[in-house]
Amino acid sequence: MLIHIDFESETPIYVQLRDQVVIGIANGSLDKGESLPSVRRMAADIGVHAHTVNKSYAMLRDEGYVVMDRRSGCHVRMEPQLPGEGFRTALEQKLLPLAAEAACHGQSAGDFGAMCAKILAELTELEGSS
Amino acid sequence: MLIHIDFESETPIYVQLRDQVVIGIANGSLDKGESLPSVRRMAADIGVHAHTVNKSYAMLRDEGYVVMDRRSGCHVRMEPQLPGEGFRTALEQKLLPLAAEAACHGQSAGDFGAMCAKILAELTELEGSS
Amino acid sequence: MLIHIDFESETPIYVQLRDQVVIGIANGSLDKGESLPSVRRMAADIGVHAHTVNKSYAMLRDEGYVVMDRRSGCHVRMEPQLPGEGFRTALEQKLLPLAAEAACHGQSAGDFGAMCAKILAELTELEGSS
Amino acid sequence: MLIHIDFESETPIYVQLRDQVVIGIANGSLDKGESLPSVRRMAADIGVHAHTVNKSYAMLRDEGYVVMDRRSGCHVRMEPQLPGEGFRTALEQKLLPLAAEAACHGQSAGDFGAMCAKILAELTELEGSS
DNA sequence: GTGGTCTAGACCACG
DNA sequence: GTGGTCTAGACCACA
Repeated sequence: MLIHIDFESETPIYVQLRDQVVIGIANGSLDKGESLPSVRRMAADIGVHAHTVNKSYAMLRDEGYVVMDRRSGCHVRMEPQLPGEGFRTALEQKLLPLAAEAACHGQSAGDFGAMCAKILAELTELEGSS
Repeated sequence: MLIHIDFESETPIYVQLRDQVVIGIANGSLDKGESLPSVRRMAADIGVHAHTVNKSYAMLRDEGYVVMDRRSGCHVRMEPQLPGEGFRTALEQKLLPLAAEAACHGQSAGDFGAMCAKILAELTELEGSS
Repeated sequence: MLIHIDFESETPIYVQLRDQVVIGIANGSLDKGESLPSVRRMAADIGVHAHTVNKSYAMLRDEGYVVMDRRSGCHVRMEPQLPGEGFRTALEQKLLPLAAEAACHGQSAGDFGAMCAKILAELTELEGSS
Repeated sequence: MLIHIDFESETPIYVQLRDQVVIGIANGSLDKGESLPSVRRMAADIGVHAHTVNKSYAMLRDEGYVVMDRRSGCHVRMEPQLPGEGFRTALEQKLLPLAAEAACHGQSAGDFGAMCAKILAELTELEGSS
């Protein structure tokens, strides 16, 4: 699991880290139950402060992607995430402006759907690679 | 064109406003060439600082959705936006973490593509309303 | 609204602050819609770091006691909190060990119920003070 | 006496263990004078460090729930715990924020008292089980 | 002015 | 060793 942070980006570091972990879980480079590096270790690895990593881990925990065991740190949750009504509407909410952007750039519903499906497919098909 | 701002949202107001204008253009409630309310008017309508509206309009201009003219104000661009390589990769970049979230919640590429297509379809089918 | 922090206590400062705000809302010394001091102001008032206050406010927001408006800071929520199944079971969970302690010290269910009712009654009856 | 520890909980393990012993004493699943498993045995049973169990036992001893003896190990006190002024105020102190939460969620003093009484009643009525 | 992000580093509770 | 708390202070985005 390689993490790359863009320090120039305007997206906060802790969000970038959170996103990459979610992507890692999605594409299988982080197995269920696998443990993430400790806060300090991750902080040292990617060159940020432990506080920042802590915030990412807390966010991932609150969203249900990982569990933090008192004994052994942070692990990817074993049970697959269930859709859940709240999650779906939240996702739709985030998708809406992107769909609008696509529409304004001439994409049809089919184009956009195909594009989105392709992104997810490419994400999951290279299971096992770093 | 009704604008609704959620002042409790963590999304900045100027982004919310920008998003709603883009959505308005996508679903046809803002016609090509139609002029947007003046900065001051819009600010008064939705109850925010003129400065904030200004930022949204500038963002929309920079992204090519509107043109601003000192005399005639701000109006929606006549020419349809072309896909453009940069735009497409930028969109993919924004879609990637959302696709990963969907995958973690058990959606297949097909599910996700269908969901995205549906969002865009619903967006454009109610052309002219609101 | 006077806040007093016990720096010797083993309960974290941010929890103490959160508790006192909840108590303030309960007994009416914080009205619905009333605004809390800004993070920096509160931090200066009680002599802690802004980060600590920030954490309390975020916690209160996540629990639904206050809303944080992008424009004007932190306000007590207008709508009264609804019971909600999750809240009730969480409260019962926290009450259980305390009930057990009471039982071990010879209190009957009636004693304990009366004691709890009295605590809440005293809390709300002095509406408006301090 | 079955002990169940939630390793993902934010409550420290030694507190969870202490709480469950107190609950056990309250509901009669631990009789007066009954001896608790040895530190090592308990640690092995619930899968935690002996150090952690030791801390729980010491806490229970300090609070007067059990007595510890180098030869015969740890057993539940024979004499019932008397209310004691200090205990009562400590309990009220712990109850106060919970009462405030209840009040914020619309519970009256009567509601809260009834809820608390019910919790204690259910705790003690199933004497002997588990 | 506000809250939010990040760094640097100390200290502590937990296991 | 772990994560969590707290301080001190800088910087930025937002309104």
